[in-house]
Amino acid sequence: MELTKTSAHAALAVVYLAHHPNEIVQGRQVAASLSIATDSALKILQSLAKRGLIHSHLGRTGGYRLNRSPEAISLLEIVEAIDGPLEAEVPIKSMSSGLSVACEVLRVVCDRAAKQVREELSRATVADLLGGEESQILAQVG
Amino acid sequence: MELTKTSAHAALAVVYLAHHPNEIVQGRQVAASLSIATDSALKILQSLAKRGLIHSHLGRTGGYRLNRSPEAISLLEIVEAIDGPLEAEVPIKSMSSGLSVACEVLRVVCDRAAKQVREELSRATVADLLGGEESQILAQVG
DNA sequence: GTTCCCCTACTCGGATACACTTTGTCCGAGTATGATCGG
DNA sequence: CCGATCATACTCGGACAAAGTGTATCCGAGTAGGGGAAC
Repeated sequence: MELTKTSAHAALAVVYLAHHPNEIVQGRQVAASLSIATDSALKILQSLAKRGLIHSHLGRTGGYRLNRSPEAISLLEIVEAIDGPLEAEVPIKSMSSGLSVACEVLRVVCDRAAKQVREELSRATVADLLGGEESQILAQVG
Repeated sequence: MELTKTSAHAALAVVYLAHHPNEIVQGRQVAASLSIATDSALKILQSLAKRGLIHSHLGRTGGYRLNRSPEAISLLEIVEAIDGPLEAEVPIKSMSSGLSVACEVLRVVCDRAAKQVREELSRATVADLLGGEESQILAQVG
């Protein structure tokens, strides 16, 4: 499983917003905390806002804030908001008779693997990323 | 889960060899059955041979043949022979204090997802890809 | 008939050129707030 | 004192440039089997 830079930044951006609840945070601040360019952060935040994960405020005192509680935002939603749907891909069009069956099986296996990844990512919420004692993730690591 | 074109072709190449047991098959034939260039097929076959999944014969009557039984070759081995080790990747170097914990959790989650994928891919063998009635994969799809 | 040599057909593997996706940057446009000016 | 207008600071989102990675192709080198010539 590999995230893209952008989706990883998106997750951290959401975490940053979660650290400032009930507060409108400018994109510039998010960019600074992630050490990335303001434009890049804005693009990320826009994508998240379009998906309804965060809320954007226009105008002079504008900015972003979390739209739901951290427990209600899964990592899967964040990643899919940025990288698009996370599904199986077998980049092969058609195949001769003897190998077409193998192609199908290949698809089935990849489909299963993708499903596993989706489940794993949907299990982790922003609350888990916050690092509090209530985290369900690190606790299991020991 | 998404394979690259090359790793998908590699899987099909192994299946093709499995369809011709105890027989030395030229790279050219494999290329033809996959409808790809001979050079591309050779590169794939070389990578597989380097990993010991298939055996290469030099010289005039040279070619390739399976080195093990189809049941003993997992899809994971094929994919990793081509695309390299299949592990978690969180492409972020370091992060400010408040977000470093989130980074760690992110890594843990991705690590788990990667592990799931590896398990899924190691469960499928070339024998499953052959499409015989003994396939453990398609049978479960129903 | 045997031996030696060369030719041929294959694999090997590095190098290179191409294509596509991801990433980063820029800029014009829209929007709401606050200040300023005029009534 | 009140309301309209303007300036400001932010988001929006499309377009573009740069970088990185996956993909395809090329070419010289090495290897082993077969055929032919000489002994």
